[in-house]
Amino acid sequence: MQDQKDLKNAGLKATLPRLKVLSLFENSKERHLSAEDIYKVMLNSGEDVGLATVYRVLTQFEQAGLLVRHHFESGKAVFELNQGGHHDHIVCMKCGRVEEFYDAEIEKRQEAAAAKFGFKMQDHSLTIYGICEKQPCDK
Amino acid sequence: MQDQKDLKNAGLKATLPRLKVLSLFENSKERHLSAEDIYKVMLNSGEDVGLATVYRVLTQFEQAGLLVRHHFESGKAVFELNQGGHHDHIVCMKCGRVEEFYDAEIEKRQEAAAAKFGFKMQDHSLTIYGICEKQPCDK
DNA sequence: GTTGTTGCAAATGATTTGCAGCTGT
DNA sequence: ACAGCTGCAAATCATTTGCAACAAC
Repeated sequence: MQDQKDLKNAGLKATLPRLKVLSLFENSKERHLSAEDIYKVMLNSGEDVGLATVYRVLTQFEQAGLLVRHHFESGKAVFELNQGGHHDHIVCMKCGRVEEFYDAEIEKRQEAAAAKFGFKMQDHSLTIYGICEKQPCDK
Repeated sequence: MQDQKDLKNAGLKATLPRLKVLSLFENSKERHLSAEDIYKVMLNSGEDVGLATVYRVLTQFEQAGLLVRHHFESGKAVFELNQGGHHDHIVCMKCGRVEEFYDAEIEKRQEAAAAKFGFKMQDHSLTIYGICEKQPCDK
């Protein structure tokens, strides 16, 4: 029900595809999803949805501030629910695993670095790339 | 002459397109160039080169360690000469301007964050996005 | 009943690949 | 000569857009 309100609030009609995408983000254990990810899950759930719609909805949600878009080196954009709390990401270049972290000192210093070059920061997000040592590391 | 050696050293024949691309990076005032950038400059210099060759050469140079590839939010990859010295980047989301910086404390802390999640860092590079306040800010 | 939305197909932009011919060594 | 390169055209991948049919309010 809250989702319906969120959508109206953003000036968007509460349509089936949109509600489904929102609930997917709220219920998936993976916080970071790509358009393709979402499209596949919806198809498997029997929805009759088009990939183009998924892209459109994701972009609208981003503009509405419901989602945040990230471009990790993977080549495909991933989205996560915007739950206010700021954090940064560490991404596995091999399997795509994403972890979140926050370090106040880094925040302060990146702001200082930006200021030094006359840059105004948009969001403070920053991404670290590595290889995760977890067992599977594949997808 | 050194370029010829560098190429041989990497197991690559010293061909015209390759030498031209290398010298472009060495002589351009812009350290960060995309495939398209390089292709256009070469065409304007009267070279008879194909865009596919530029892409191939850039990838080979990256694998040989001569160049480093970055995927900033722009959607197109940019490359820079690998001159050993590690540094990070701050990129303007509006005009694409790229500045370089280095902060030992940030390095230390990103390493710590990575370790906490069992990630082994590849290179330590990290990118900050913002809007530069410089006058033109267009391209 | 409008106006906003959707699915589909075709278009786009960046990058890759197949292939016949050309070029360093 | 021979393997390694190259340009060109066609292919691929992620994403966008045009459009007629359709669903919210």
